[in-house]
Amino acid sequence: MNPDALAAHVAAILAALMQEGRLPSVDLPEVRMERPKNRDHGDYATNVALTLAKPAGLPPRDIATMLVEGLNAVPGVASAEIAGPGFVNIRLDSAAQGELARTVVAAGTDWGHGTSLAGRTVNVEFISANPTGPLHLGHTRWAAVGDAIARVLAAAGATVATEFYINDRGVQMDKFGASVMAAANGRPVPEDGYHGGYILDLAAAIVMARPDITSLPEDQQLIAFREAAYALQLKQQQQVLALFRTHFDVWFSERSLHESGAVERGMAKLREQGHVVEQEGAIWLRTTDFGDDKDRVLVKADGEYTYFASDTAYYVDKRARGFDLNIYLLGADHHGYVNRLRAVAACAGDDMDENVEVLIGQLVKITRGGEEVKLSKRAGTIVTLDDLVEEVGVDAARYTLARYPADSPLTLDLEEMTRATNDNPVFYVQYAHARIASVLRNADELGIDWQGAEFAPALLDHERENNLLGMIGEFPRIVASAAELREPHRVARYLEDLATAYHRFYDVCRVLPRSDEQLAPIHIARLWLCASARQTIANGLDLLGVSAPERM
RNA sequence: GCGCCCGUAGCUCAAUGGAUAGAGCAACCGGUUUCUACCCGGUCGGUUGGGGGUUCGAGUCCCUCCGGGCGCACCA
Repeated sequence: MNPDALAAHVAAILAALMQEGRLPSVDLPEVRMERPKNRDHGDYATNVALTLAKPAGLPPRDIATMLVEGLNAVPGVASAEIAGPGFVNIRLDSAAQGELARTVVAAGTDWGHGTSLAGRTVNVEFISANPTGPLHLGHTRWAAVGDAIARVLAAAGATVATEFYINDRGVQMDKFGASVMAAANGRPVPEDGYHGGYILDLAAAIVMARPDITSLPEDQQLIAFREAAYALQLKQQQQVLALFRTHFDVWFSERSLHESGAVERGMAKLREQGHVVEQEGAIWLRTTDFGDDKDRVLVKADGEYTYFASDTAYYVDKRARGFDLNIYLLGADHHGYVNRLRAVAACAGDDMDENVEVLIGQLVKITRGGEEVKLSKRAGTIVTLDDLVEEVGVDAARYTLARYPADSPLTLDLEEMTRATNDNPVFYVQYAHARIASVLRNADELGIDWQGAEFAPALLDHERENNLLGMIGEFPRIVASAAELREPHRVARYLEDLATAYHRFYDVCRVLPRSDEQLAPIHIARLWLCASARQTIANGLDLLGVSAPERM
């Protein structure tokens, strides 16, 4: 029996009580089945009697009494009792609980996946950097968290596309080109240009590939350098993200919006809806109609489109491509965009609460042994994604970034991220996986065919087995809540608790027969439990884009 | 000035309005005759920034004050 099935029983009992007239017929609140922190409160607990008390006009304990009566008749429920103001604490038979291991092994890599977001088509846009330099820490947080959000949404049944918006248009591209050109010609980089050491590398690479470039006239040379540097820098970003296992389904160029006519189409769409006005020679979108604090310019008085015009066109384009939910993951310095992006959706005739969602990621600070690390060898200003991966590795970087909610500022220490002990949660979780894999390997070598043997779930009645099973049973709900709340850190925190539950089990419950022992049903049952724990950890790590090693 | 985010143990952080606010680190004390000790058990540690409110119940919601971060372009 899993918690959802138990919750369904509770709902059915309450519905029956209403049918019989013992409870007034009111809207049934969502039945929440919690795993109590304090195990004295049972395997599961529900507060539904408390939430039902007010609408039903009955004391919570009276409702709980009727619920307990019904629950005690449910097969698999060992006991149900009232506690405190009206909580109902439930204990399951060990057999009912142990059956879960079979469910998990049968589900395999699908275990934990659900349908709570089935039918939703979601676009997750993140990082979306200028192709004018290496990706830095601000991008890195979203590279880990954004990718994990996309994976978790997909696990909840949504159809998900990840997208990187390349800001390849506008004056910063010219500044970038001018900087590289200056470096290639041995001149100082312009004051308002890009000054990182990588500019020199780009200049050298471009001149190497195309020695005649510096003899072009200035205006042509600027364009040639700009385009060549753009191509190289974008490729570098793509390579480091691939190395980081952050996959984008679409790399969307801002320029392409202008080249394809999408900007005109977007403008037309907004005009249709009646929120485009002309004032003082410029064309504006009246975003203040929908809660923005000022209107935004689409076309400047000189006839040039603004960046904001691209944004609106991009949104309209995404909608036209069939995404009913567009999630934007932005850095803290972009929080001013939240209202404006929501207003764009509303101006396009959409529902700003349904069709668009903007998440803000706060800053990440890096320390090494307590000292803040600011300088990057290459960029000259800030720590880059390359630097981080090089120093701590992909698994540690991804996991560490993904285990904190993105909306609070974060300080990470490089030394702690690389320590290979339980100081470091990523190793702790991975170690649990490797440890189980080792036990299963040993079982195999001993010729134990646990999958073919009779599995007696009722034997898993040790407190630590019960606890481990309970933790495993939580996984689908953890995934669903991580997706619903866009908070994949919940998966990481869960995995740490699950790993602890496994280690505690392993510490006390011998899985394989010792050399002087015969193979017994308890060994088989524990192997099923091990296999289900291993599957759950592997599936959870996969949602975070972290590897689940067989050996460590 | 206006707006957004944040404030929880010495440090880094959890906690979807639920029961006694939890982990890891740091400090101290223990544990393995055989499966991975990268493990397990224990001790120490809190006025959840202050104050008020909402309710059966508030770290969580509302108001206010204090402190920190960020943003307020016909730039991109």
